[in-house]
Amino acid sequence: MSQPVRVRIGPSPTGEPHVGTAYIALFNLAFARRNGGQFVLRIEDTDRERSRAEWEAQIIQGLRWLGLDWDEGPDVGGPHGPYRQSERLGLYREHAERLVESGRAYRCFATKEELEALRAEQKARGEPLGYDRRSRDLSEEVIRANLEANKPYVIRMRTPRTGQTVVKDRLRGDVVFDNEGIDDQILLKSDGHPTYHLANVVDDHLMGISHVIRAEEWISSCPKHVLLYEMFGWQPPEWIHMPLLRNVDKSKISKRKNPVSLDDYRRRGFHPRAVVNFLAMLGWTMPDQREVFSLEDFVREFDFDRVHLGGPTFDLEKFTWLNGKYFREVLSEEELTDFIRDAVLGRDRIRALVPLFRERIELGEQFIPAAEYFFSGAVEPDPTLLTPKKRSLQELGPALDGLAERLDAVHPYEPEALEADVRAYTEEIGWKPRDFFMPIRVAVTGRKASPPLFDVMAQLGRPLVRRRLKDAARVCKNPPRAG
RNA sequence: GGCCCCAUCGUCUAGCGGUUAGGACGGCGGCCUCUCACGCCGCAGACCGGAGUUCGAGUCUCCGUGGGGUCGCCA
Repeated sequence: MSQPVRVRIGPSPTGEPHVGTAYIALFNLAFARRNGGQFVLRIEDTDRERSRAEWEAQIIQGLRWLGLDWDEGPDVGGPHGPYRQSERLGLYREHAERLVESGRAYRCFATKEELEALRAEQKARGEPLGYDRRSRDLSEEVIRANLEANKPYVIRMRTPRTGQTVVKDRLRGDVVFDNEGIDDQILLKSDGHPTYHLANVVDDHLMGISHVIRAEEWISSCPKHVLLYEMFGWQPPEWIHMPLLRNVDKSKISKRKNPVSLDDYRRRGFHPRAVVNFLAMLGWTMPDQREVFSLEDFVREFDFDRVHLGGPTFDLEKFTWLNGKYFREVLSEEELTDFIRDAVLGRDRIRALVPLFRERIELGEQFIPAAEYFFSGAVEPDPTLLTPKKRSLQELGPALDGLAERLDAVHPYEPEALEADVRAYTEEIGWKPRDFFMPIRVAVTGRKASPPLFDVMAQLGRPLVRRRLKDAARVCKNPPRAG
């Protein structure tokens, strides 16, 4: 008799909807559906500094775009709510205290600064990094005194110093860790918020999660989770760690090296069904080797035994081929028509451009040629147009390159913020706005005349602007021979 | 560096002791064709290394090597 299948994903709303999140969501969903179970969306917003409501909304929107629907979540409710960890704070505190009372955890009064100093020292001496358990055995008196003095503290788990902890991973078998190497993990931060480790275990238990399907990066902290289940006296879920998506250089997939936001793909015109199909074939294959298949097919055939553990490189070229395959063979002409209309031309898209071009055109037929660079990927800036008045192309290249990097961090991606940031950057590199802004315009639009630069950039969007700045920087370095 | 995971064409992968090591993307060549695509046909291209187990190892074991993850009051 096995318990009902309940799985979950726990994205943290600290950035744009990530392909990795979609990847893990897809496997959770497939497993749940295949086994008649439930799929839960839980928002893990325990990082007070970085979590934002708008990211949460975007993540939900991104997953919905892909059709990866959940049975319970902050937006749809359910019997195990609330589904936002920031609304469950009391629960975590309660459970942490329970562990303190039973001696399985303890209060630590070391400050962040002390710990940083400790790490620096350990690093200097070439010792292994980690907490030195200085507060593990404080006397009752000291603890009481600190408490009375209102000293801030965290709650740490009292990890056993000997023995081993075994993670029974569905895909790898038993993974054994010496307890000696597991540190006294912080469970409750001094701001009263839980860390991932506590919140996860408490919620997974309370929400009746039967299988934890998550990325491999979690495997090294999994023994802490196993230990927590033991400390609470709970039955742990089954652990399933999926391979990590990789950049072309094999490192963990990252924004720096690969488009990582679902929005990037949506904006570039990937069809959601192709996105799902592509993600499903990273580390997984159909029994008959078929490469083009629907979410329904995937669910029908899903089996963890067909997961390949080597971390797959995210191959944009093959992804693009697959998307083309959807255009020409999978979608009907009706479906493709609607897709192009909505996703590429989109009323909203045109609506956003109208204010920029209203004053610049007089006939409807002029709109497309005027706004052409909003509808093309690359613009191939002419080096002559690109060359700044008082500077050389050699100077411009690195400047544009640096700007591209810099703009990764602008938030929100709106005219005001963009202008502030570009101006600040211009000053930092010692350029005059009048010398720098024109080359940026040419890089981004391919032309010397356009609506106001920052409005244009905001409308083009982060990925496209980044790409065009990079392209232009390349042109500066290697100007094509004239003629 | 400690701990942990992983390892088949450049890339995604099939393979679950006996195969000419198969498919897909990409590359190259050809066919189709008013062009370009698509489509079709073909070519090149891989078992990381070494021991062991076995009649027999890409498949099992061990040791190397390589890659990755993780060592945060981030998740």
